[in-house]
Amino acid sequence: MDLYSEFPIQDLPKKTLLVQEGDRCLHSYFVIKGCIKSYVLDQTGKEHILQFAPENWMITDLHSLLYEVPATTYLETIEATTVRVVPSTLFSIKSSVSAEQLLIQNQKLLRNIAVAQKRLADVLGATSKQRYLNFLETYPGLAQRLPLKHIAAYIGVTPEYLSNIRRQLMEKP
Amino acid sequence: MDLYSEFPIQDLPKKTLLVQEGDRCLHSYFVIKGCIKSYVLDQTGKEHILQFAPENWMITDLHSLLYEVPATTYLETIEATTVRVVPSTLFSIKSSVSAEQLLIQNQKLLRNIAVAQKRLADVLGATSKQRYLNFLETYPGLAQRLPLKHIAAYIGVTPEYLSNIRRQLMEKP
DNA sequence: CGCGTGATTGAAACCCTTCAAGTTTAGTGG
DNA sequence: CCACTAAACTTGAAGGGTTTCAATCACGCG
Repeated sequence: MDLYSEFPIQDLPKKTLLVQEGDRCLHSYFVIKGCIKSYVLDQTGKEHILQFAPENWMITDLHSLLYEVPATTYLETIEATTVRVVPSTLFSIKSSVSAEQLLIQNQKLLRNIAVAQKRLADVLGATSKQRYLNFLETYPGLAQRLPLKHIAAYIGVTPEYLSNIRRQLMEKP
Repeated sequence: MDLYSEFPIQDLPKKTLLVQEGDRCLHSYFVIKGCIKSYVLDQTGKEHILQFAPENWMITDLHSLLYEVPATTYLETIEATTVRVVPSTLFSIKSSVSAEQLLIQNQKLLRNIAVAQKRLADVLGATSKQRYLNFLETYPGLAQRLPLKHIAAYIGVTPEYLSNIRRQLMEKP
């Protein structure tokens, strides 16, 4: 059975804020049904979405969870969502740690860096149109489900301009 | 002692290509002296710098190294550089590494993550002027050492426009 | 039905790039 | 140490991509 099957299932209404900036993030969330977003707010209050977590994705503020520091991101449901709530104790280091535990910890950190590098390359190197196409590829079916403004906040343009991009793709596929 | 001290030191001339797209990345490089950049090329052939590694920084293509897939980034010296060449096997060693060494390794990875997360938030949420100021903060002294075009490729503007930004900052600090 | 939220459209303004000089700086061989 | 050359930096004008603002349209839901 599932690695997480021992942990509790929870039903969350739309727009539930699971973690906000300054909170300690104590759980990671495995999405059974629905969708969660993680995002940051910039100095002008604008929202930038780092990741979506539809069915079978996992989401959390890993940095806050691992190092027991205040979160820098927000986690919020976009739809009514059913999750498994996995406690941070499954991940965290205790004060007395074995070399093996540290090695496992190192593996996790390395993977975290790898993911960040990949996303960074995408944001830096692709045009807004390409980033939209990458979004469609990364999250199949999500474009039909999500409000356009969320997708815009993910690829880094205004909703108005994403609307423009879509029209261009309709005319010239 | 340092976790890397057993690994060989190598002297590299300026503009040495350590890894290129399609290679398997089998090492990580700890910079003793000099500077290395990691970058990607977009579809128009333009260079986007993900990270600099001056003295005491470590650099590699983690995605390629960890998952044993072809690299998507390039690693290249900007100056004549002295490095320790750390084999990827280090990251799967089970024994003969002390907890203390692993803790030091953890610290380095933590800094790497912090930088990567900050950088992602930057690219998504900050203006080009702010990104330049963040570069100055992240890499003190590097602005005086590096050709401007590299800095421009890092913050994501043309060299001409970075020149413009600098002038604005001179006039209105 | 009517209302609020989200999507589209258009115009003006802004940020940034491109292109094309011109100027300065740095590297190299004599 | 100088002279020469290539590379790097600056500057300006024109143009494209993107945002902002404002108005309009479409639709799901009480």
